[in-house]
Amino acid sequence: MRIATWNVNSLKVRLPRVEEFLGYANVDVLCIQETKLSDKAFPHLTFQELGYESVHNGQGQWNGVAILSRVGIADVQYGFGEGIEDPYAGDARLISAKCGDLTAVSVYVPNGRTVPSEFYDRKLLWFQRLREWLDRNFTPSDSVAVMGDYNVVPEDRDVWNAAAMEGSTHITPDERAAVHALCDWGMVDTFRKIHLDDDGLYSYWDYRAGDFHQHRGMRIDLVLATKPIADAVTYAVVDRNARKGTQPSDHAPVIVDYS
DNA sequence: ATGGTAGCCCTGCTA
Repeated sequence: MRIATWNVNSLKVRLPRVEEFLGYANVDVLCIQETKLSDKAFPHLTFQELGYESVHNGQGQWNGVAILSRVGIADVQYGFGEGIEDPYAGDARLISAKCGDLTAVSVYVPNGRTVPSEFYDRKLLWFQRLREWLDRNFTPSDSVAVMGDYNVVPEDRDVWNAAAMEGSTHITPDERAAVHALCDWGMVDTFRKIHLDDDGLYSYWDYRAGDFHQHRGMRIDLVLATKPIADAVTYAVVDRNARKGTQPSDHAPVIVDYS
């Protein structure tokens, strides 16, 4: 199985690049974030023609998450659902579906804006709710992959200049603890499992100031998976080519294989 | 140098 996640920063603008990606990347499941589309505008037919079923949780102008699969889509959940209060209620930030034997979850974690702020506080709360949602719906022995834009740099080596970002969002101890809490539940950072000793492998580069070409990026797009998946992972890569060329997203796809 | 760019439509806000 080849699974991938990509924050496309507007699927309307990025659709040609996503079609191109599906044409060469040979993915079975693709989780997408920041579609910035309403549900009625989502291009299901375009993906169908490429061999992928798709489901979308959209709100229009902002956010929006989707799952594309060529191994089936069932048991779709939109957001945290009843019984879990969403600190970002109204935002389309989570969708999950059973794709073959895998439960794929596409997440767009709130950015948090600045530290301190009420947005930042609610980001941390959103992470708590995500863990609650996992706990209610799955066990660590299930095959679950939570893929998406976490808006957190797991370690200092996952950002081009940790010192320059000291005290700002994405790298605070509390945000990292929120990711670790998911790992305590049973999730594994599959990309890091493959690239144990590699630093400077990023998935996001700001559009401004030529950050991509200056190698000033962050690894914030993660494929966290339960042990049954993580133990079977054979390969993981960032598709940096997708960050180049005409109208790229500010994120590159992260691809993970497991057998 | 507290900027820069991209994308949305609340042409200001979000990232």
